[in-house]
Amino acid sequence: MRKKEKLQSTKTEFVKAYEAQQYEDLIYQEWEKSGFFNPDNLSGHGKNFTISMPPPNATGILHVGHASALTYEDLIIRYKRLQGYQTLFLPGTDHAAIATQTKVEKILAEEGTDRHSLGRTKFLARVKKYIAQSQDTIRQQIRKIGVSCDWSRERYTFDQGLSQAVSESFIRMYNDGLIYRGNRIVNWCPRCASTLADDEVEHQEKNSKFYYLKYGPFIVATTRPETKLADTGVAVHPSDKRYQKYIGQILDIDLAGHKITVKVFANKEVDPKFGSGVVGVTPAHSSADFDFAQRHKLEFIKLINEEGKILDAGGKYKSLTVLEARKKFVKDLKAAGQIKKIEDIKNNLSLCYRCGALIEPLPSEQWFVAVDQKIPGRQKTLKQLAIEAVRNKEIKILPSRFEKIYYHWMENLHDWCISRQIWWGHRIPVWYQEDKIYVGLKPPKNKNWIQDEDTLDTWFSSSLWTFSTLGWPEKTKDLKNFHPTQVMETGYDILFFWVARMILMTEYLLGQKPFGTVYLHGMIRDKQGRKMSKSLDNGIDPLEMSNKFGTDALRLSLVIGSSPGADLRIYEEKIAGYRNFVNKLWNISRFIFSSVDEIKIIKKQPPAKTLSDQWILAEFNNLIKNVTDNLDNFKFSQAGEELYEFTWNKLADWYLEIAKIEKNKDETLLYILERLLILWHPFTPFVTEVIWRSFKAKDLLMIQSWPQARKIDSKIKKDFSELQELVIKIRNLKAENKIPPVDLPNCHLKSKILKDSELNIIAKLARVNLVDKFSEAKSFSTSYSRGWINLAKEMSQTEKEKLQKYISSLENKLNNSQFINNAPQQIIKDTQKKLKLAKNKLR
RNA sequence: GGGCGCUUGGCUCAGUUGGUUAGAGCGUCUCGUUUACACCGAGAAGGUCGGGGGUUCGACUCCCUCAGCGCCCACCA
Repeated sequence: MRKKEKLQSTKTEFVKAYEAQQYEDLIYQEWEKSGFFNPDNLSGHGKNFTISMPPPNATGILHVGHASALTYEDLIIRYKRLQGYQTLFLPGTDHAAIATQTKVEKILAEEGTDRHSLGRTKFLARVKKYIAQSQDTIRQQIRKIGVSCDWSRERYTFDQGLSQAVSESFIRMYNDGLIYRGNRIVNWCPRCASTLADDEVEHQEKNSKFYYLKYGPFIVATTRPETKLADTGVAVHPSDKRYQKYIGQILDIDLAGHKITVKVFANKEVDPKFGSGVVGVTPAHSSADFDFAQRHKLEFIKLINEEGKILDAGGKYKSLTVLEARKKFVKDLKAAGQIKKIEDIKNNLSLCYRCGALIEPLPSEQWFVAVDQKIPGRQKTLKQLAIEAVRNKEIKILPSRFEKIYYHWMENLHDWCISRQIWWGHRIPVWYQEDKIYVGLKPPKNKNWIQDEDTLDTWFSSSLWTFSTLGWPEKTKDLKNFHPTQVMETGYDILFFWVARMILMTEYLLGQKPFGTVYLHGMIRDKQGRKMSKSLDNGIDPLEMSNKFGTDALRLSLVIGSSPGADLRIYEEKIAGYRNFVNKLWNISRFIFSSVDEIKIIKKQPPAKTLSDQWILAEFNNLIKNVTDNLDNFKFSQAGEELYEFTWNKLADWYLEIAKIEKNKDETLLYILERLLILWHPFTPFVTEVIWRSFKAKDLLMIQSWPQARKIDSKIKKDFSELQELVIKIRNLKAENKIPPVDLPNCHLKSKILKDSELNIIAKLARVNLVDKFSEAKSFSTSYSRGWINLAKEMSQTEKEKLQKYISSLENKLNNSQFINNAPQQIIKDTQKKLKLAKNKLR
């Protein structure tokens, strides 16, 4: 608690450069202590706004991808909080079944043991212990990013309440006939020793061998010769003349001494032109063949076991691994003269998305979610509900092209295999007693019921995340207040794994959409556009960057330049650039605070005394409007760019410089700074909160009110840009003529629209000596003004040429009768006006 | 095999429903210490907007086509 005392007693010291490390942890503590991360402590207009944090893996460490997601999420939340919403940002972690189990198994292996020798109970205890410490690391890392989430509501997918929600969902779905147990070909990862869902299998194109085998009267081409040991069928195209006579026959085939019996059948899906035009069918080890086998009533022979080894059916190849068996079988076939040829072919390998091991399709009895089954009482399937939610626009996906991808995926979704053979996960709430099955939270009291050994797919529990975290299935106040949530912010890479399944499950269980808008961010890449990976060692550690450049700079580098669905490159120079900006904001504040008589809150917009006041207030109101519009439309980058442009190029470069000359701008400066800090706060929460402390306000910046834009006079902009144009013109002339900045050449200025006081400002900014009379006729002009200056030459040659080119392009346009006849009147008028102004300039 | 995205100065990117002389940051070059900031200021150079064709009075923006890069989906053995 010493740190807090230190915070309260330390005033913000305005040293020359902002040092983020000095403030960030203390500011975060102050926010947390305030209780305003919890919506119950916020007083606003009473409307709620919720984001569920996509839960990071409980054993993970935060990488820059997390940092980017958390930044967008926190940005939205802080914006909404400033707008007066009761905002809930609910944090948590995921037990990440396979990923976690794999990690702990690795540790065990290093210790020279494994989960089987430990036993289920001890193993699970070990996993829990490991997770507890890891979760704590993540919590601290999330804080480091400045995330304003409600820690009092933190959840974990393995919490008791959430586990209850998982069982409850399973039971309801089972009772509605939406979960069933079936014997089917599943994706089996021999390394993880578990099934995987279809979308957990990754495909990778690889160069493979395509073996043409002499196979009875046929030639059969295959990339996996060893599976032919368990063929029970042969498929040909119905109209393929070569093989008509065999259709319907049952043939005994000898493959290098291994005997198989196959039934020949015709199927339209066989392409007579591919390979040999004959397909050997292995019902037990290919899902396509499995379908054939069911339709044509073929026998199933299980050849490969769960460890990827050959079973008894493989005869002399028994106990070999798949690859060993292939090698030996091919050798035997060669010796028997049964290999006609071997081609090189590009082939898709199926790999486990977690560990990269080769997937074996195996027949197995597993639990499935039936996506095409009508839901009792609703006349619709899960798939239909999930498609309609997006089609009806009740859920909007950004960027919208992902809606099409979503439909395509949903429409082609097969039943979802949800049982896993790993230990770490939610145990399936099913009990067996001899041939009976009981589905429920607890087994019946009588006799010995034994629970299903398997656990549930980790995505099953995460699909309930938006509401299981709020207390469902209990009818809690939180569930009523904060569900459905408003925004789901996550990466496009888990659109199917997670987003789609949340929609599907929430529609079924609650009859609600889990969220209104899905904002999908892109992947983070290095400067060359490569994925960050351990092997390339090109990863950017967000915490290291935060320590080096400050969290605010890191956040800016992740937001500005990003657009939804597009990958984002990140590298140190970029972050350093935003560190410079944060320092600029700091110094702007430093200047304002040191130049005003008293630092105070200005409630009403101060009256503008000069053109520059009018201009900066107009620009500022314009900024408020644009930032608000952009944030409302999820255009975070655009909002940030406009803030950046205003702060640096308008406020600092022009208005502050003029303030040094015109004086008496305390109120305007303070009025703008105060509100500018609020606008920046969602992007750069730390530095803005630090600066804010100098206002000595009662409350933290994070709960101030988002400013409202006032009406602006568009004429002001024109007058002020005339002033800017003259300053720039004179500076150019001085630079081109090698007049040192400190020299003040005589200059005479005349303007149709600028007052003498304004011309004086110009003289100071451009560093010339203003005189009334001027003999030497070295002149220059802008659209509305004229000047004479004591320089070697006037308008530079390049500038003249540029202008001449511009003038002739405008003249050509206006002389073109097609243009005069077809273009809208306004465009023609504008063009004429531009020509007149350009000619004035040249004069 | 389908589908999608990207290609704008040396680098990283903006460019809203077609209508200023195509912008920014970084980098480069020149100059510079003026009551915040050298993590700074002033100025400059640098682009036929991937190639070709079309629609239009007018195309970075719309259409077609080609090329390169990338991603997703798919049971072609």
